[in-house]
Amino acid sequence: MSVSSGSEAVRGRLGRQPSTSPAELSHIALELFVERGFEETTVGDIAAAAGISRRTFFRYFSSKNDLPWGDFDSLLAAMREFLNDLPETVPLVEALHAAVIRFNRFPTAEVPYHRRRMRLLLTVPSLVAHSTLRYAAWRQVVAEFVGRRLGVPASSLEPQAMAWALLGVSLSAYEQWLADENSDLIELLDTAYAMLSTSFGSRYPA
Amino acid sequence: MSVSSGSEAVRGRLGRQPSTSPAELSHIALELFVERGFEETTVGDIAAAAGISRRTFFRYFSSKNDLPWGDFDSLLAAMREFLNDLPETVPLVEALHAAVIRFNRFPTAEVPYHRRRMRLLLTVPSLVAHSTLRYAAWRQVVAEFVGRRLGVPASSLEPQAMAWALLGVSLSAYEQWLADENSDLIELLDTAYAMLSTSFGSRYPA
DNA sequence: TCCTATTTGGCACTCGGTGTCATTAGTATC
DNA sequence: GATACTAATGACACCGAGTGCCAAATAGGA
Repeated sequence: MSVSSGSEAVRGRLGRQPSTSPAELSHIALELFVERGFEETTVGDIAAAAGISRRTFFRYFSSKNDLPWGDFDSLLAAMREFLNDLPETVPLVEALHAAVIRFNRFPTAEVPYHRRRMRLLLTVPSLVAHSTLRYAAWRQVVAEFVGRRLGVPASSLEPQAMAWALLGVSLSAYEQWLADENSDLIELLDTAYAMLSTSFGSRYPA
Repeated sequence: MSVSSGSEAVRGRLGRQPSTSPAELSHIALELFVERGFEETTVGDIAAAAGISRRTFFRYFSSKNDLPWGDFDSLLAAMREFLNDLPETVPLVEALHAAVIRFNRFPTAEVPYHRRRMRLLLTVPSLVAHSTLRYAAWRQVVAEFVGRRLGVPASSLEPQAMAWALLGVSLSAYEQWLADENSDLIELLDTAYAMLSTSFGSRYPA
């Protein structure tokens, strides 16, 4: 195992050094999940594989369900910043589209890993359910941006509805991506977003 | 307590009579949830209040999270039928709109009850997460209808994306409804659905 | 009354998650 | 080098949700 996470005591820090890291735990756990299945892997198994106690595990992750998500909060922060820094001249829908594309582009080498991770998140019932709470945070970022642009509270109907619709469209693109091993996520996202403008518009005559 | 559920041994049936019913349990539990809170109410509390054992409770509901949902499957079946019976001349988006309105209209007397139920489902984290699984079944109904209308598989991108968007828009209408005690759910749903046609269309110039 | 079907209750067990506290492993100070 | 301080760990007991198993209770039918 060539893991360099918690080793080589970080100088200048007080107290005992952490014996692992969230990233390392997430990595170890994901391997086990893919091998044996999510429900079949207990927190005890993960802790043992990482060489820590069960109690310590819960100091790194407050829930077994959080493991596949890793550090989603940082990604959200980056996305919030990305949207904020966008010039006002970029139209609302285009800005959102750009943000989604930006934060779903991965180096080719990481794609297989990302696929396994997302397959878990979108198929294991327990994870599907839990992920809702993460999606809520994602929607909040979108709603705040939309609200600011439209000059209305983020909690009002239009920002909330747009955030929901955007999330749904993104997730259905992801589902398509998982279903076809040879598909390209970015293309699917583009297609899915284009649909928002057409499917609900004047395309179907009254 | 004027509960007539499991009483008066149903003639013509073999074996011991059930001592309660899903509906009665759901009702009892909801009262406790509103009183003490969801997390603060244990399954043991509910079982005790219903006069059954904890073990028996889990024969009526496979999960504590299912309690506020009651018999959602029947509602889904009715919605599926409603959509199927709609004439082909009704445009797709209008058909979906009509279905949502139809199955979210409640007698005035039941509105306060429905409000309490939905407030739980949309605010208690554990329920928010679990409800995702119910929403998935709802989306499936929508996606199948859209797929049939468009002549594509229900699992393909457009039906899935539309189902997601519709769900999101419905839920954001519900959130608005809960936030304002005097609002009308049907009106909010109408407004929210109209938004789908405008917000993502040509309204924002490139 | 005996037989059979169905529900119920009790019990033990697993697993996720938490509170508490002593212990360990580091750094800084004298 | 001994000491104090700090932060992470590990062990333990505990809680609640959910399940498997089996005996007991309650109903109708022969």
